Amino acid sequence: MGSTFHKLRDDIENGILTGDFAPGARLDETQLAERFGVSRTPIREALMQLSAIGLIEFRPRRGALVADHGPKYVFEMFEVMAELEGMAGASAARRHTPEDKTQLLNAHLRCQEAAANEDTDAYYYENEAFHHVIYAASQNSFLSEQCAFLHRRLRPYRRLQLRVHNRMKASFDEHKQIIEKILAGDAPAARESLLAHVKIQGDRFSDLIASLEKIKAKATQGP
Amino acid sequence: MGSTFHKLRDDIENGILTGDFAPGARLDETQLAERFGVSRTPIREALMQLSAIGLIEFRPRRGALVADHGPKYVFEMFEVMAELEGMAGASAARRHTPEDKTQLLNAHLRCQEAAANEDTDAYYYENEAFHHVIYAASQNSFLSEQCAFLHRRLRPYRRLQLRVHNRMKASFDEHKQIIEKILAGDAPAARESLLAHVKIQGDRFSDLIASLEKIKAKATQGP
DNA sequence: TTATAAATTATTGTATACAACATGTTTGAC
DNA sequence: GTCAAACATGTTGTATACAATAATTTATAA
Repeated sequence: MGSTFHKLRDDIENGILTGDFAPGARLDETQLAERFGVSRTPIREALMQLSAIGLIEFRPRRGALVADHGPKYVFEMFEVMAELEGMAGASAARRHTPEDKTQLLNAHLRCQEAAANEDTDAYYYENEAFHHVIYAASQNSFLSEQCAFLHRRLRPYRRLQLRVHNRMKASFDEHKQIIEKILAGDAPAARESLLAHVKIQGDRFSDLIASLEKIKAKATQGP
Repeated sequence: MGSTFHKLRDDIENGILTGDFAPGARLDETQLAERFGVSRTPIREALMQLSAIGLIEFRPRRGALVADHGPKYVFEMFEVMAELEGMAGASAARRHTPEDKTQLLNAHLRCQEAAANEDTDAYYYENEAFHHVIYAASQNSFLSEQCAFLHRRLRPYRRLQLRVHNRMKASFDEHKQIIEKILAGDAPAARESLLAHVKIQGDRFSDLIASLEKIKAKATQGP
């Protein structure tokens, strides 16, 4: 097999994204090397890549820490994500091909199935696929890459939300609006739909944090 | 001294951005190691970081190549940059602080001086500073980082353009509009001004490429 | 002379070695 | 008992060594 450092990078990245390596945690190179059965060299190269995309931070002579940008930063990421998704939606409305149309409809159908079965895990997966189809339909490969990257980066924060309330049904209804606007070629409407669709996740994340802070405050204040 | 790999990364990145390492060129690790007077290890770590942000690509067992995404990809990057700058402008219009205001006015003044002296190099530098002030005024640090990154990534393509026609004067006039909208708190207008300001650069880049292609076509066809 | 195959060279990818520095601990003085 | 200093330990950052594979050259045959 060819170079293994892609796999290593993805494994560590996945560990971070799934919370296996918590924000602020130190990433000991020797430990990682043992854990993955390789020497420190490829581990370091993987860590360097992760530091370049902001997932970890190198403190000089003190090793790598999992980036711990507080909730404000995460909310900012949602804001940017919303804007980029809106742009992708507008671009897709203007430039989608017939193949894109069938892809969109298929992805939407699979979301519908998952929603009907109330299978949040399946919906989670199909929702991701749905959004990726929109990215591709924008016909802007750089935008598509940026969206995919941010989408991935925000995955752990989105994951928290699908189960609460009945976000899944609401999400699906929003998808329906989005797909209509895109296929109708209504770029401004598609942009607004997607903007709102993503922004609501940032808002919910903020709400979640706010309530957690409140609980924490009570706990430290109380008996 | 602390870790040197930041400097190495920046040096190689700079070499790519300034065209010292041309798109498509192979980056020989041993040569780079000799050139910078270090071993291959830190060179590799620097290359890994650059590959993570898409500036170079690793071909398995064939080393690193400077990324060569044709002109379409560059144009797409300008499109995304325009959108993000528009967002930053809108956000700055809504949320800029009094300090941001003085920073903006100062940066604008320095641009004015450079433009008055017809010093394209100085204007080039001050223009960059001006845009960074806008990013900061958006009060969204993630957006600010993304904008700064893309701005840097597109630098070599922008550099080509300031000298032609009298883009410098036009650019300065646009800056004046932008700053007015931001300080007036008119977010939609600020967004549109910045969007157009950046988009025009992408358009000019496309024009440049188109004319180059035409010349090339004539050259291969002709005697 | 050209095309193909074998051998040689060169370069990547990984492991190991080692030096510089930070952290943690023990010892000693006040 | 507390604080400070010296020592011991551990970890990072860099260099070197080596094996695997791609590129190149040379040799051979048609």
